[in-house]
Amino acid sequence: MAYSTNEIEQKWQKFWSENHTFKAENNSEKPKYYVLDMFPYPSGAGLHVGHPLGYIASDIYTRYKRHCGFNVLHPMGYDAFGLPAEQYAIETGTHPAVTTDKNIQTYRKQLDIMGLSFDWSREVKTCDPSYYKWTQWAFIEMFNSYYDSEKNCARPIEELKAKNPELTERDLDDYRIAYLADTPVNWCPALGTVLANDEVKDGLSVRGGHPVEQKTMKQWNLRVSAYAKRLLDGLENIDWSDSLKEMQRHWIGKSVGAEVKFKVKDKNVEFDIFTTRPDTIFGVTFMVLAPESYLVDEVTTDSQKADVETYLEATKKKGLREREADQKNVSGVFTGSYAINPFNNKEIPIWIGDYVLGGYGTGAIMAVPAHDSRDYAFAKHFDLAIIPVIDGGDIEQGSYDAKEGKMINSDFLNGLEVKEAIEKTNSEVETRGLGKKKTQYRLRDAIFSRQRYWGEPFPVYFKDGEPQMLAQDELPLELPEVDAFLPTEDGDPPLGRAKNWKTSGGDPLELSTMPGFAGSSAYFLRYMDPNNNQALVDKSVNAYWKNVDLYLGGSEHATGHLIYARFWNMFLFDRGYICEEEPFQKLINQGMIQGRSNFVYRLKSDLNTFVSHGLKDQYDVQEFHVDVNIVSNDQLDMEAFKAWRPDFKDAKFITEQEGGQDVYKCGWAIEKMSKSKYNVVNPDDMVEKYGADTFRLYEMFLGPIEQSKPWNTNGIEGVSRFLNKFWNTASGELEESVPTKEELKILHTCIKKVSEDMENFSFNTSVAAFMIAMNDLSKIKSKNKSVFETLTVLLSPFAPHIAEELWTLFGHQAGISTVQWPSHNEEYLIESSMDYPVSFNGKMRFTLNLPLDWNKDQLEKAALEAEQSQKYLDGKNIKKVIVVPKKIINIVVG
RNA sequence: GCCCAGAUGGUGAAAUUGGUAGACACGCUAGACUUAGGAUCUAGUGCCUUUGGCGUGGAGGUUCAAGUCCUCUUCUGGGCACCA
Repeated sequence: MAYSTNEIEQKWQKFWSENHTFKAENNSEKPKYYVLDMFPYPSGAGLHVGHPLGYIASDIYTRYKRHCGFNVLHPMGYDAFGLPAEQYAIETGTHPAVTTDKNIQTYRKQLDIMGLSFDWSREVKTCDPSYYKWTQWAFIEMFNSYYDSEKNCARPIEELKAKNPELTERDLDDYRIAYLADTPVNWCPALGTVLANDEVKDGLSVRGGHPVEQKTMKQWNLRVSAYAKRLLDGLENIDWSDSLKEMQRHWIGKSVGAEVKFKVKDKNVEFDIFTTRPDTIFGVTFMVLAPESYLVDEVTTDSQKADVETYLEATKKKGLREREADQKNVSGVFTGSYAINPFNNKEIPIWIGDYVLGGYGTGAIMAVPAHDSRDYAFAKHFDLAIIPVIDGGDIEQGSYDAKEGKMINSDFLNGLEVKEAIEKTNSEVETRGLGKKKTQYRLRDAIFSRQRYWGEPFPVYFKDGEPQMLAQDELPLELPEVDAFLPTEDGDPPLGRAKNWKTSGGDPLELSTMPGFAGSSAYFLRYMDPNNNQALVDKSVNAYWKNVDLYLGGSEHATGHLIYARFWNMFLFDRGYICEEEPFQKLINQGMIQGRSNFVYRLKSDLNTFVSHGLKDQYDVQEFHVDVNIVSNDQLDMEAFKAWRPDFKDAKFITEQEGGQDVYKCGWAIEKMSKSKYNVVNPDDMVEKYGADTFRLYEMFLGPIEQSKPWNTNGIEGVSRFLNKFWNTASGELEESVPTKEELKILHTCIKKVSEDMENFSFNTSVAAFMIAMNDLSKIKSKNKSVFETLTVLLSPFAPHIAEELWTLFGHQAGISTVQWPSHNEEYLIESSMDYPVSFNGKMRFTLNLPLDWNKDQLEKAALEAEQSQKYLDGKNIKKVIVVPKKIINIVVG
């Protein structure tokens, strides 16, 4: 019987949908298990072949868990607010909601044809008012809460007010979890919007090439920093990869040190610095302020004013990204003032340097060039003093950064080890009242305002300039209609265009919207109880599902979404709305399927002219991604390029010669597949051509789930052949007899391997195990029905359609997903024959491979037999027998 | 500059975690069946100067034994907030 993929797959997808096969119940006798995929942003390009990698893997695991008797929650939804839809709206006038809806439909269709077993009754969309009602609700809760550092949790702001009646509304802003504050941003006047560092290149906006400036604006912030310690400590108790935890630890950035006060000579000014190396206090030879420090104005002397201003101007132009990347060029300027070292009263020059960042610590450091490489470079460049205070380095060669050695040149610290010196200095600092021990985190508060249209409106209005929260029964505050998706003439965000954007009482509403991560920070909770009108999630429902058992997604979210979601979840936990502090118990990062991107090069001087790859070095150009679908063999279809985007319709090209023709050659690179890189390949064609089961199996067979690799379809024929073979045999005439020992060995080897792989997420080797089993069975011409029945159950998470079809062909009732997962029997796997010696390296020793369960005596007896046979020993004698644990004997011959 | 990950045949990759390197596939070669083959089956396939030798990016080291552990190094991918 021929295997018609389309017919079978459609039949079973319809069956699952009509029977609500994968609907999870909120209460069940069964144990619960929650498998979650990071929900996608529905981009216009549709799903690419990288998305399914994770979805298929999680679906396989989900189906496996169902076979194991769990009540599995496996939902899907859409992270539907976002910039691309808004950008598209600006370009075309199409409302982002329309674009988003259309994209979601495409996504849904693509997801459906892959046979993924989602419970679609729980679908959420972050742009849906009934969903973002709860995003707004959480924001209000955050505004009405503060972080109680004694109890180490968030509490209602009312409690703080009651305890400290003297606090004004203004003062409370310093405590609220959500608060309004002056925040520096990248402002692009031409676009009338704030840009991410990512959207700025060489001081110009990536989109349009307009100048960008640093500007301070009132923005909503979330006090994520209050949770730094808990976000760090919480990592101990969750099952994430070490590398991912490491990334988060690094991001949170705990450092233990001391805050020390320095006075400025001849000025009534003093300032704090934070250092992790208080032991080196006698090695301080200068101080460095961040260019954006408020102290700069206060300490700069009249004679140095001009130099300082020149330097500040230059720094401003550099931009943050550039400052980070450019580390070879040391730059700085002297302020003219001196600080006093509180321990020896020495005068130390105060400099300004852009290697010190305003946003971290106090924005000022004490520089110890002898023991810090960046300070050393600075000192060498400006010819400042270098005093070694730890024995062991050579200040002519470079700084000695290691935290070990004996103290020298350090007064009361002399002779101590570094560790002791740190302790001693810390206690001296405190007894002398010069400062205090301090643990510093570099995790910063999250800026929560966006001057955009397509996001959640803030549930905020202003009365006499003071922010007020809407009442809960006024939620959701729905996104208003606007006549254009651009900022207003006055530079207000797009919501400034909305008519009647005010409360019923006539007070103006907030014009900013929330950022992308707002909607994705609690969606995993909403899936538990998606239609609840009274709460984000009902407490008893939350008590059943608790948190996500397995979360699957890309590691690019390591420090963004995964920090914010943990923060958001911890906050809701503190306020008693949910029962688990950590949202994601186990996390697996799927690797990125990389694409092959193409680039064009635009003249900076003429934004309509593009230079071919071979000539680009002769011009000053900016690099852009171009759609790989209008490039072939790295050669650009120039007409298609003009039609590709409206702003390129008059594009001109500087071409190069190839094969006697003028062509435009594109640059290329292997990188992440994403819409913004225009290198997307869709899965639809694959499914269309080979069927969903083959596509699923192939994506798993490609390699380990965590590994990144460029997409290619070279091996898909192999899995396709395997499925055909399996189908042909299993759907043919089978024998209803007791399986032979040989058949059982093949079957149980496969059960064991696949079951182990399930727990290790090693699906590529499972696919291999199926192929081996199939090959072995076909070698012995096995057509045993019970063997194929069991294999079909094993295969059903991977290739569910074909498995369901076979299951009914075998005469069972439809619904293989509830069949008990088979367990293997070790008895069938033990080797009965002794097979030795198996190898001999010809010189000094040989190795015997022997059964696992042999004891030492048996092993030695085998060695002796080998010796007596002399067959493999080439006339040499056994010198030593070494019994290595488990299964190997080494016999050294000489 | 810093952090994380990685490097194994022509290709994607396995390797019980220190124990026969290259499972399983793709591709390729030969053959069978066939009007045909982009269907199916069978056999072969790491490399070389092939009675043998060499092989897991490179150089050392530990070990009876190293893809696996240690030191140094080169390259590739990803991330970054110079974190004092």
